[in-house]
Amino acid sequence: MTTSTNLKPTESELEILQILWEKGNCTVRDVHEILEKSKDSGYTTTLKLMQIMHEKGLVARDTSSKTHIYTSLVNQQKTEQHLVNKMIDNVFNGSAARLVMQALGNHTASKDEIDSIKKYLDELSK
Amino acid sequence: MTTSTNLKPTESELEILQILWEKGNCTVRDVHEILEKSKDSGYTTTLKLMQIMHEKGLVARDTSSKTHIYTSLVNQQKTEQHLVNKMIDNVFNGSAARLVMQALGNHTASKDEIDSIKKYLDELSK
DNA sequence: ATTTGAATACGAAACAATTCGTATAAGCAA
DNA sequence: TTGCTTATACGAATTGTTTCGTATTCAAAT
Repeated sequence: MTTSTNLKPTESELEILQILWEKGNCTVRDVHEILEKSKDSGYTTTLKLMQIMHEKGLVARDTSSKTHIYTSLVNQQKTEQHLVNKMIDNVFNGSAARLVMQALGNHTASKDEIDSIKKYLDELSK
Repeated sequence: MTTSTNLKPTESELEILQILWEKGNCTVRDVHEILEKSKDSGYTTTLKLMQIMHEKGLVARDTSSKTHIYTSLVNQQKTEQHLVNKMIDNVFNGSAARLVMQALGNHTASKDEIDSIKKYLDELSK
């Protein structure tokens, strides 16, 4: 049996995880202030979401002082991997290559990005 | 104003679109028979979904005979593009390169796949 | 014509995700 | 200590998706 942390966060949960991954420790207010730049839901909504995430075991919280401190409990790399794999399967019929080309085709990576990908590929194919 | 066909199909809708994209014209039964290989919902569920998709303008249907014929109205390429872009933004902070590496890192593309990606990159960086 | 099998129509239940209002508690400052 | 500000708790409304039951219609075979 694996301890199977939840790998399928909802969209809102993912937004919050992003912030926690980047910032590390956050209060609800910290998270909400970042969130409200891009969406307009209220403070208690963010609070509720983070409480639910705590129930689900997605985040840890330190309740030793009045203002709780949250941290992510799920691994960023693993979560990303899971989401990408799901997309490869669901949308690109299992072909990673098709996803890659789709990603590069239109989203126009910079020359630097393309170079670093090439380097990466050289490593891979050794 | 763009005619903006819905680019954010739900998960179930996407499953159905996949089938329509591959097969072209399908009856509800055609779709359902494929669907039930991988999930176990009933016929009327598939029917209802396709009716809703029709309401939303995701699919066209020919009702000239008793058994209706459905076809996709949304562009496969565009839908894929949209989903990939969303993932790049939501999950990889706008870096297509990070998505690509994540996709190739673990999903282990074959040597052939990697070669074809390289070729593609060479084209791109010209 | 009648029966029967396969199709659509449609309402509504079941579920899940998001949102917010309101109650309550804690700390701080006057 | 009283009141103000800022937290959390939590129920419940809202919205969206999926699911299915049941009614009805149609066509083909008997």
